[in-house]
Amino acid sequence: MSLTLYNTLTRRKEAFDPIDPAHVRMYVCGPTVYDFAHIGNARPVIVFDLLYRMLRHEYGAEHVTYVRNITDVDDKISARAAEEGISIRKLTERTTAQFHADIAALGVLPPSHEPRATEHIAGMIDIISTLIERGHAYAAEGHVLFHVPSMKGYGKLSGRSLDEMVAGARVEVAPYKKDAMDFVLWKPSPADLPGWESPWGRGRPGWHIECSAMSAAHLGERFDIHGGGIDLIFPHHENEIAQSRCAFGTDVMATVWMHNGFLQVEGQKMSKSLGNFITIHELLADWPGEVLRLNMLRTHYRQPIDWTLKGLEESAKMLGGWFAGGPDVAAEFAPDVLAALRDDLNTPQAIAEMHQLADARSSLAAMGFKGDLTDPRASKVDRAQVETMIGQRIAARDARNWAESDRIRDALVAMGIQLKDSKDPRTGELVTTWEVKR
RNA sequence: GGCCUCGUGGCGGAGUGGUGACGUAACGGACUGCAAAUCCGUGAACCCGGGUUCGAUUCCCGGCGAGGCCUCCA
Repeated sequence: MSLTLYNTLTRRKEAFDPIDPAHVRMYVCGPTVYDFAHIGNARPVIVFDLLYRMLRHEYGAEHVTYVRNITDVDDKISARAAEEGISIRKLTERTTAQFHADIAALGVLPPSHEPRATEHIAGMIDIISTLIERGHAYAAEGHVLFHVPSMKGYGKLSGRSLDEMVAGARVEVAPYKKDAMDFVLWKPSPADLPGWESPWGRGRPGWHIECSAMSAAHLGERFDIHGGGIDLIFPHHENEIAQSRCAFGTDVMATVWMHNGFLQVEGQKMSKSLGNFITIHELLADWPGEVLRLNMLRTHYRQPIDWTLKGLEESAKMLGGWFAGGPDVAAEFAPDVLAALRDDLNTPQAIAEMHQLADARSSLAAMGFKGDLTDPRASKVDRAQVETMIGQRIAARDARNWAESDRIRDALVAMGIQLKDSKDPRTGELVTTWEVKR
């Protein structure tokens, strides 16, 4: 049985055929660390984590290398650090730590390598130098620019021609550019911005070059899968391809290009101005991380996803039902679940298959669900008081004092606590549990 | 304006050229002092108009609607 993946480059589903089955290599664009990651940032992290788990299953854990970078040099980072009056390093370290804590709660495995852009400046400078030597780039006014017309086939990934792009361009063209489409590889840094010495003076890298350098350093000049959000197709991934292929003289950078769809919140585009900007951190105050993970995987990764409260409630209920019998002990993909995932990571189908399993718990661990469904809001509840009140209610019930029993239950509801009665199947004794009401 | 996705029951969401998964919600029943939880069961959908076909939700064309990209946003 083979794994099929949709390839943005060919706009088709294709059988996955690694360059070296003994070493499957995947690169995913990671976060720019200047602020809390939002729930949209979590989508590629979760989706490609599941793909990573699948690949480890198919090819063996030791035969898969997964690289997800951290972008720690960027103008947004510089601006934010200045705003807060802290050093760039302090900001990036704090944000990176927060990112790691957030995604760990989502059941995401650490990648094989997590390179930082600032550790790869020398590699970037090498690539830029090569591009200049080969006539694909030029220095102008302290900048180095990639000359887009020098590359045949530019635009293949995003499916657009140069003519179209020039016609549709709505930005002013910097005067030092030879062609309107040329993009920055290196730009000069004034004293107050981070900078590195280079053949073109003190400066900092452009946006796209870091991924070309980091993927080559850890995965080689050609590798199997490159992933990220759909918004990165153009210009980011298009330009990565241009840089890497022209510098390394290769026909292909990555064989398969995968892009996850966008996320909306309650039917609207997520934006700070609309006030519906949600961070992973905020969501984790209200929901177990695994609920967020399931909610993300209920929609196929290429479809747009509408992130809603209702959806979270459904996901929480589903997960609670699956784990009612305890944690997953199988730690393997059930065959039907695996078959669904092999079809371009069809997670909605996989989840439907999981509902059909005799023991619904099998496959959960393999999919990244451990069964830690602790409600984060419960930590704010005075447990001793709740337990005392439950004891008083049971006493009232034993005395058939329904008025008092209901009074206590209502009082708990007013506190946001929902009681659930059940009977011990063996002794017939009443067992009362509680949860925080949604 | 150019290019590209998508439109399935109340909601989420697979799939298919020939009696339309699954989840959740709703409704009915069991259980319960009454609820909640749990268990059992039921009904409910393929945007519109053409075309191809014996037959289309599925293929083609057009329309309408939603979303994305068009230089630094996953």
